[in-house]
Amino acid sequence: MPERTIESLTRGLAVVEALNRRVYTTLADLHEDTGLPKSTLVRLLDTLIAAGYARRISRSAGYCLTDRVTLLAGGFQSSDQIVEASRPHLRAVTRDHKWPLAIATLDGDAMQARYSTLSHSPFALDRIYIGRRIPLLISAMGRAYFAFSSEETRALLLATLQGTGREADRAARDEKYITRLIETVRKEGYAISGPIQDDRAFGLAVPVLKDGEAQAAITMRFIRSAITPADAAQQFIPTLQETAKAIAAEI
Amino acid sequence: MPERTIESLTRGLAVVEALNRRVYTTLADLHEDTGLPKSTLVRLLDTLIAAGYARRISRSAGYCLTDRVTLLAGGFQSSDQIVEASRPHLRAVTRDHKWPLAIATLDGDAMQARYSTLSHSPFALDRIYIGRRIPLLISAMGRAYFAFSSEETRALLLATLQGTGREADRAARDEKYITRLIETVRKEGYAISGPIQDDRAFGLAVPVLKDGEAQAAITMRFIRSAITPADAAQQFIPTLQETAKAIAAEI
DNA sequence: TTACTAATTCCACAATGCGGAATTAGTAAA
DNA sequence: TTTACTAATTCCGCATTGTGGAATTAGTAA
Repeated sequence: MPERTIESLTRGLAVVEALNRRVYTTLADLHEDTGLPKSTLVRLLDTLIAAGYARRISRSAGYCLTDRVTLLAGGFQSSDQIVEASRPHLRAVTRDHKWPLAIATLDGDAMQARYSTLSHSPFALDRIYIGRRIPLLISAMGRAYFAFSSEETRALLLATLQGTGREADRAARDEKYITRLIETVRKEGYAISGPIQDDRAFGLAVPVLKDGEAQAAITMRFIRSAITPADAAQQFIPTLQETAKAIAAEI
Repeated sequence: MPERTIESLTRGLAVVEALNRRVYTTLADLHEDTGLPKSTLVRLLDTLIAAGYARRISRSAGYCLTDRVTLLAGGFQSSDQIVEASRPHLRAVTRDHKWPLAIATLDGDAMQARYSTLSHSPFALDRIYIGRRIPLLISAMGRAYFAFSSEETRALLLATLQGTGREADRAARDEKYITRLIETVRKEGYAISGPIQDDRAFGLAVPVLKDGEAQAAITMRFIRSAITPADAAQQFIPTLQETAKAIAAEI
């Protein structure tokens, strides 16, 4: 057994999961659900109670969870769920077409890269490493997200970006630029990264929509010397859009 | 030692909680948060990964949770009717207006956050709010609750707060301040968080009333750099009050 | 390339968790 | 109320399992 894994933790988590399936759970229920010996279950339950995650109701009614358990999952956001769902889809596209994809979600006043298939692609120039922050108005993903956000979100984002003083956010003050950006992206249905960025590569991005609003954006990165933006768009935008739709369908 | 408690389970749960506080958590972050030796953390993390609750991103970005953690709290139901009833209402407001909401009830000498839509809003500064204790006299929710409590409750609370010695409760000794606080909040129908708190954000709160007495308070949190308190109040107080009324109607 | 820092693996030790057997506490029937 | 029964809980000796300091390795910045 090469598994260096802590059995009591795995078991304890299984018990928490089991407790989630009923409002009140008896020891017999837990024994049935987890297959663990009852004495072991009692020990695990005592631990959960001592740590504040569970409560003993009575000998016959058994145990139930406390609101402490919300700390075990409360930080998991709905955007995280989209990222989870996107993984297999992005990998499939990279497998079929070789170019690397990535997905990003909004984090405050910038996009944040959440997953990429860089390591699966032979054509990865730059590192869109996970956690990296990507400006909203000049990147492909940022533009796709921004243009397909609700009006309220866009207004809030612009107000915030106008205050950052960052070079990459300067366009937030240019009303005409913003209007045209939104118009173009919404009409075409995709965005392309700005002219200033890395000059060896460019990205094409589409939003992942839910109820007509962007929840995330996915991008495909190309090497300029290998393909023109126009060719790339013609070849891959339909695929990107289908992928975005497939991801959206899972949530 | 009368405690027959399983240490590795307690520790593992602490790690899960710590992972909830960040999108990506490094080993050093975990070491800082939990105080556990790094080798122990790695063992716990390996177990969480093997059980499907966490994922290793990279040596530098560290670890993050997977959607499996939703099984650890997804079935939890609060024993508190008002909290349960508020969930869909709060979510709907966040969906429409983007800003995060929260509901808190009185717990001894402070409010306690019971549910929040932080994880549904891109404009939230923190990842978790639930379980947090919120002072009565300087927070928006505390003030809204306090001002709309019965006279007896208020007297009792003041007496308690005068004894805590906490900086946040000092105003309890200032009779004039208290009188004016109650007057203002009752007249306006909402409360705003005090000037001392977090300076990046502020909250606006209204009470959830039953027979004219506060049972809970709901708040909407804003980022200062994006909106002023006056604008926020003008735009959202009616919505907040309708929401509070809708929640009250369900109990 | 080098130096540095932080992450990860190793390993010997004994504390910790294990689970079958014994006990106790509820519950239902007489 | 008593009795019988079932299910929950506690006990306890054993060895497995988890522990954490030290050594190693892998990224990162200079």
